Amino acid sequence: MSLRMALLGLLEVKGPASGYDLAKSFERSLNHVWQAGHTQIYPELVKMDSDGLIAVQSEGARGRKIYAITQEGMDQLRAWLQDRDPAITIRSEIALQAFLLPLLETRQAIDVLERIRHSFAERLSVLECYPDPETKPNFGRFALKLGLAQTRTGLAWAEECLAELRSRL
Amino acid sequence: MSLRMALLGLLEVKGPASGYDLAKSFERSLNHVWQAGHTQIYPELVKMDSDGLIAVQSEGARGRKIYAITQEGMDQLRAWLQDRDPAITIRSEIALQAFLLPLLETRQAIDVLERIRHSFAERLSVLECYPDPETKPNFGRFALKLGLAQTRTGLAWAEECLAELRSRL
DNA sequence: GCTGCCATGTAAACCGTTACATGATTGG
DNA sequence: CCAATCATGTAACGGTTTACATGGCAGC
Repeated sequence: MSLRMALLGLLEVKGPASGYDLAKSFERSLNHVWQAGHTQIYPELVKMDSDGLIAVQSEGARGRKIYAITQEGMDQLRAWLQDRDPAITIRSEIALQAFLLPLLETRQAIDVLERIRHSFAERLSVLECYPDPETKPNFGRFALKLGLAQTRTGLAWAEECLAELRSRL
Repeated sequence: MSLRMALLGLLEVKGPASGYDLAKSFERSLNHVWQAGHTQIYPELVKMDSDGLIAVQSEGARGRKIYAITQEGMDQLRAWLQDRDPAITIRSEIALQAFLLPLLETRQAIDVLERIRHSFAERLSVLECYPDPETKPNFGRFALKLGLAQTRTGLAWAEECLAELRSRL
């Protein structure tokens, strides 16, 4: 359902697009929020079409189909946004490793945390390349602010834990 | 793989347990880090047994099998912790709704955010019932600190966004 | 003896990833 | 003409959820 809503959102905001366009768009703008590759997107578009949420607006060269959102699609998107109580299913490999950390010797635990710290830092630098939501208010800004805040929190947590572990040596 | 490692971790820390015990344990202690129900746990234990990571230590009433972690299991758990670069696959329904928020009228967006704020608040109150990792250092404390910090960040974010939206009315 | 919780499982459907396959177009 | 990238898809596999099914034990 979420993938479907994400695609409807992109089609509504950015206008008609092909599967390929949507896959690129997904990567660029939604990637810090939801992930999906083209192998998942193409079949989903076919289903959404047959469900009447989107329609083929035109067909270009080499079978390129341009989809547009329908009224039904817009309605369902809004209904989902308004009615759906968001699931908070957490499945974080980082948090799982953090949970299991006490099983290791301090030195090894430090190595693991160092890697975790690095992955937060890397992610943060990716998010910071997006236009700053404070200075450039644009579409995904609420989500981007959340992503930035959560990642900074994760980074600070890793540094704090590292400091504690190092003090034990 | 992660489910497997989570189960190995529980078996190592809490000692031998049945599938049912593990499911309960999962719910109580790992729930803010990784989720799994009994329908996923029972078949996984069978596979782990046949892979030699755990072994049936004893059998109790009504087919209750008590599993214990093997040396091989401990080795694989440590190897995973040390070698596995944690995947950061983000699939957050909350962040997706946040992303799509600008599609709604301000008033409706406020309602949605209010619900999101509530779900962060609820989650925070659950996490705060766990023993405080600062005062009671115990097993899952690193993960719990992360969970608390991330949830507080989410709550603050929701409140900030709400204030901004309300100022637009 | 009935109700509720303990305890274990299976099956189908759904979602997501990885690997494979193919051809068209563009730029050098 | 060759390589890179555009563009679209399928298939197999693995992980997750939901629904179904069953029986034991404890307390009222």
